[in-house]
Amino acid sequence: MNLTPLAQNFVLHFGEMGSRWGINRTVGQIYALLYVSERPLNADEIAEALNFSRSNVSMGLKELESWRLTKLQHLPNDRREYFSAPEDVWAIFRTLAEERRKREIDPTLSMLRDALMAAPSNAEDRHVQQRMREMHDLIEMATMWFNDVQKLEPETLQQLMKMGTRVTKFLEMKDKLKVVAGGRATSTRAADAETPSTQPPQSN
Amino acid sequence: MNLTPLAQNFVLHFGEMGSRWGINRTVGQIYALLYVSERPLNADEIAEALNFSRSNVSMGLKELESWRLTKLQHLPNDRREYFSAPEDVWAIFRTLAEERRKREIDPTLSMLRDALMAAPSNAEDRHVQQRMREMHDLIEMATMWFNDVQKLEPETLQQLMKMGTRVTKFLEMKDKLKVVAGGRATSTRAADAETPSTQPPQSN
DNA sequence: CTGAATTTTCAGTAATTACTGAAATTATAG
DNA sequence: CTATAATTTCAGTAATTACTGAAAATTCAG
Repeated sequence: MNLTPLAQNFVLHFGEMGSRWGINRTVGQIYALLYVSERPLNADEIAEALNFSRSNVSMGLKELESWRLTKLQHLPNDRREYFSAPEDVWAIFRTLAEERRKREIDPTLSMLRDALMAAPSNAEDRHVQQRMREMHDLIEMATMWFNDVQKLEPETLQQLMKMGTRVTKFLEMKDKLKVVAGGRATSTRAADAETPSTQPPQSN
Repeated sequence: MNLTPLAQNFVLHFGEMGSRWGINRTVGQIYALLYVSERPLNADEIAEALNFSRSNVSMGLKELESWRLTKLQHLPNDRREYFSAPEDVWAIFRTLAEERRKREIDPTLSMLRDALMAAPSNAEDRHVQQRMREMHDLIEMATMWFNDVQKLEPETLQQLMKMGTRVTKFLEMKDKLKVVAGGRATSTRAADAETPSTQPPQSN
């Protein structure tokens, strides 16, 4: 297992990039290797290709598994485990986003929600809560939107993205239709989103 | 400068979260403090509130500045510099996304582009390039979309997000209109996006 | 200019995170 | 079962990153 310069370069880049995220170099490189590999690889092959210790590879794979970014399979007449990356880049993208949301967004959202439940005991806290609420509402909206979008077929999503901001044209159109039709157009989700859940009792 | 438990909690949470990203604990806490603070703070106040050394605060502020997440101002009859976070959460969100794109996406995109320019020298590299191309195309599309969306007014964006996947209804509608109108509906950006720039000469 | 106030830099050190090799555990072929 | 192959764990160590205090540099009022 030695990599071509092309693959080598890709793998090294991902290692560097990985460390800009929370992910460490090792994990980034392992993932990149699996991603470009034509066939599933076993841990020893990975260790050899990347010059890592066998145990390091084991840990890296475990980490990738926790991100749901690897597939595990067995080959006939071979006891070893073989790893590969999902082929569909859209699926990878989605998994990554989901997992990041779970780890980075959800805890923050729940912390904010909790903090907003309590009545502020003074003017200072009132302002702190105000700021927290602004952040909470934005994150919550983005999260809900993301949830929706996640359900779309990659093709639909792709189509939407390629349209770019042109969708706003349809928004305007919608508004006109609403007027014409006397407000009977399909309602947006705006109403649902405006729950008062983050509006605590004001203590003044 | 001592924080209320509410603010304290927020600041600590952000410190933890920061370290899940590339950002370190110190920087996360400083930002959180500025974010909830009612008034701009100088470096000494920050150092005292968070129990960091003055020099650590100086470095943290420099880091935040490089992310364009702080505003700097002066108070009358005071030589010290006062820092604050922008008030508009949408603007913050956008700046953050922009900056992350610049640091994490753009380098990857350009590495991929370069790698896809060269003619593959064998079957293995052909496959590697195929995978790289898939990744490149997805990232490029997402980036272009993001660029577009970034130009929208926060209100429009908010409206779009609240609609969630309902916009797809309009997509379908558009397709029908197209058929009815004999293909004279506004074109999407699909054509522009399908540049052959990442299709290198095949060497076989 | 001068000197005090303020900010930045940086070498040294502390703390954290990454990595290894050896040993323990688990899985499976015979 | 038993023996061996494969994987995981983990204590120790290496490497990296974060933080501090002291000194240098910068800013600015007088």
